[in-house]
Amino acid sequence: MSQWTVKGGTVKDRPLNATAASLLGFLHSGPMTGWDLVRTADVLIGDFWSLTRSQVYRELAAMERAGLVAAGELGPRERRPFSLTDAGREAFRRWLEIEPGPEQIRYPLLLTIAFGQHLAPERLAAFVASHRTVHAARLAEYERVLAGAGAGLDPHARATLDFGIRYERAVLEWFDHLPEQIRGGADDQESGDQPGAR
Amino acid sequence: MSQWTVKGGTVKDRPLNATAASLLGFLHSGPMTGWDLVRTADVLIGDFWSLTRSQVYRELAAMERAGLVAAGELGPRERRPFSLTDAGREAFRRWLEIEPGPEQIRYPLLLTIAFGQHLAPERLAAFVASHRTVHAARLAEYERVLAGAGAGLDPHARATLDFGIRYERAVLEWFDHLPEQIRGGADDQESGDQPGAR
DNA sequence: CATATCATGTAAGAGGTTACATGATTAC
DNA sequence: GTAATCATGTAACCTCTTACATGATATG
Repeated sequence: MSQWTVKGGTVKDRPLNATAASLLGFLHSGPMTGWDLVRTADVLIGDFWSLTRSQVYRELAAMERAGLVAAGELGPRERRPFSLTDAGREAFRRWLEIEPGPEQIRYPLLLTIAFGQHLAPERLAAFVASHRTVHAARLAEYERVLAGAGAGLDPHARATLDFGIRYERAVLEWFDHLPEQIRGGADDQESGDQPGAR
Repeated sequence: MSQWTVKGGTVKDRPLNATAASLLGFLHSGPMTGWDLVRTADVLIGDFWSLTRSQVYRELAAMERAGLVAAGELGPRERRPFSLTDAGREAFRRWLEIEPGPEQIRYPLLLTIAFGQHLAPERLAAFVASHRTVHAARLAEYERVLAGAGAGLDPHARATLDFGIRYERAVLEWFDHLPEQIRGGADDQESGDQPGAR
């Protein structure tokens, strides 16, 4: 038989999900523990593909059962490094070959705005202002990264960073063009640059 | 007791989720069937808050049990219209008062790009091109809507549409600034504006 | 009379979040 | 020694997707 029972089910050859595949991708640069993977993923893909600790340990366990990764020996602090197997490398490559699906955006603030007629304008404006702050901070951070490592980044990492920057800029411009009715009384016109210069 | 057993669980007063709340929001304009709600949601919030038929029927059933909506009489074709109850109206308002959470973006294409070093450049370029087409079409559609109903839209709907337009424009610009290494040989430079006439 | 669209729902499972539980090591 | 951080994992639950199943009505 080519199936074996495990945790009340069978190990199937179903295609990798993107989350698991990403872990395999990261393991190309050497063995890593679940903890390492969580941090790596957060830094490298966290802005457009979030994942949690829980998921990482679960996918790792499943992939170990499927033979895509292999656990090494326990190191200090119970560190359990996982490394790619040949099967894992191949599964990753197969995954990478399939056309990536459409992007999904879930933006609760837009929901609140869409139903804004039922909400006190000051309250809506407060939500808007608070979200704008978050986006401004994110843009600043991205630009800081670009200014720092920018030139040294490989083109792929650079491309994803560039996406983030363009996205955040677009969102900020959107905030700043919202009608007063939604933004509330014009308070912050400063987008992070001084009003006199630029 | 203020709890009653239902479908193997108890009806709790836990806060509404955004999907259920949206349905309540739509019901403010009169009774609707699950089918109606699916279509309404798809048109009005589908671009930043997608939901499926399955979810709608499930949330409707749960909200009926919780007394937030009430099923009316069956109409032709088994139409089962639901209407807002006072409790539902209040639950909606309470939901709308809470600060909307951060937006989530899940963009598989960015994952593929991030791991692009493991993929044949032509293949990556093909994925990129195919996604670009989708975004260009979406932008065109949004702009068509704006040109049509634009002036007549209420400011809230207008604001969400505007978000979509700015987002799609930013994404297209991002596509067009991707290095050749990722985009592949420059083929389509036309971004939607006419080079000669169109 | 056949096909498309309207209409409702269930079942199963995948994917994702949150809370809980535990303990080692490092830094102060 | 005490707090922060590193590190692993489980349990419960919620959310979302996909596939299945069924049937009525309108359109050509």
